[in-house]
Amino acid sequence: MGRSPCCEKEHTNKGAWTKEEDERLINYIKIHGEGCWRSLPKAAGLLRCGKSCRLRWINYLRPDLKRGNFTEEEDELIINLHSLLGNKWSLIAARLPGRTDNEIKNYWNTHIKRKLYSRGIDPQTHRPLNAVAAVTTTTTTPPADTITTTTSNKKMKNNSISNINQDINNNNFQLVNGTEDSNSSSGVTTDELAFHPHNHLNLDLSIGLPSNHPIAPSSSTMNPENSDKKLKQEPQVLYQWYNRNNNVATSQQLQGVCLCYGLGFQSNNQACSCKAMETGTKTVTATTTTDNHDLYRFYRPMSF
DNA sequence: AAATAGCTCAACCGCGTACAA
DNA sequence: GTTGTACGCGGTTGAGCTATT
Repeated sequence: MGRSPCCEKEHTNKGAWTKEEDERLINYIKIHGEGCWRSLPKAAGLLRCGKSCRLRWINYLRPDLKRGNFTEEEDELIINLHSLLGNKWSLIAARLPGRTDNEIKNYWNTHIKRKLYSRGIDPQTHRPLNAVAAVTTTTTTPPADTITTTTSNKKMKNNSISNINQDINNNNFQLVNGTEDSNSSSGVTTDELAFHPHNHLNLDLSIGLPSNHPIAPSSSTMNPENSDKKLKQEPQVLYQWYNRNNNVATSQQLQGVCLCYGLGFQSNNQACSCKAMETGTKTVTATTTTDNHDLYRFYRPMSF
């Protein structure tokens, strides 16, 4: 299917934005808010493509942008998130307040890649450079019906719900706030963290369900690229699976599992609007309709 | 001082997806 | 089910800046 151009190219400016264009865009969005980028340029009196306006606003003009150099904490968080998410810059950016996907992408390509190489780590695989070749020739794909788990997931499997809550209460996920993680004083070196990023960030992201498990989501819903909607439609499936596989007593069964904590968020408003942050109860609840609910977004088998 | 190389990052391009008609 | 439209994303480009020769 062919696509029509998003704008009339012959009547649009290209290249760097002028101060006047910036002001027009800012003023327009201040009054009317974001949205309907296609009609915005005309309405705002800009000879720009809507796409271009959106990009300019998101990457440069938005008032909540942090700007300035990345901190060490941000560096490490980006590395850890990239090891889990790959080049999903928008997902990574969503976890760094005030940073844009474009900014992080550029920063990755110009700084972090080099940093990882200097550590002897392959930036794509996050494995030691000298091990990458061997891994690529020896790695075998796990059977589809095998539950793939990270170290932390194995731990999670053996955890009772109270242990999960204990993790939450212990504030083990503070990287995003720029404060030191409780593991940082454990003598773990930066290189070790890079090799085993999940040890540092408690990234309980990969509850990989067997594709043919009777109560697991269908394989089509395992792909976060096109399955957000479907996953939202069957949110209880994961909880059922978790409860069943952990022999959770009925009185303690999970109603939801928020993985936002695994990414370093401490409060609801940092990443998602789920209610899983509530502590002191054995039942972890989650809303099932929020767009940002990472449980569904990251719900896929990982292969680390 | 001039030329060149390397680097950074804002902006562009094309594609995939969601959604409405 | 098909088509058209809008949006968002990731990859790429290139202008401008800085460092080096």
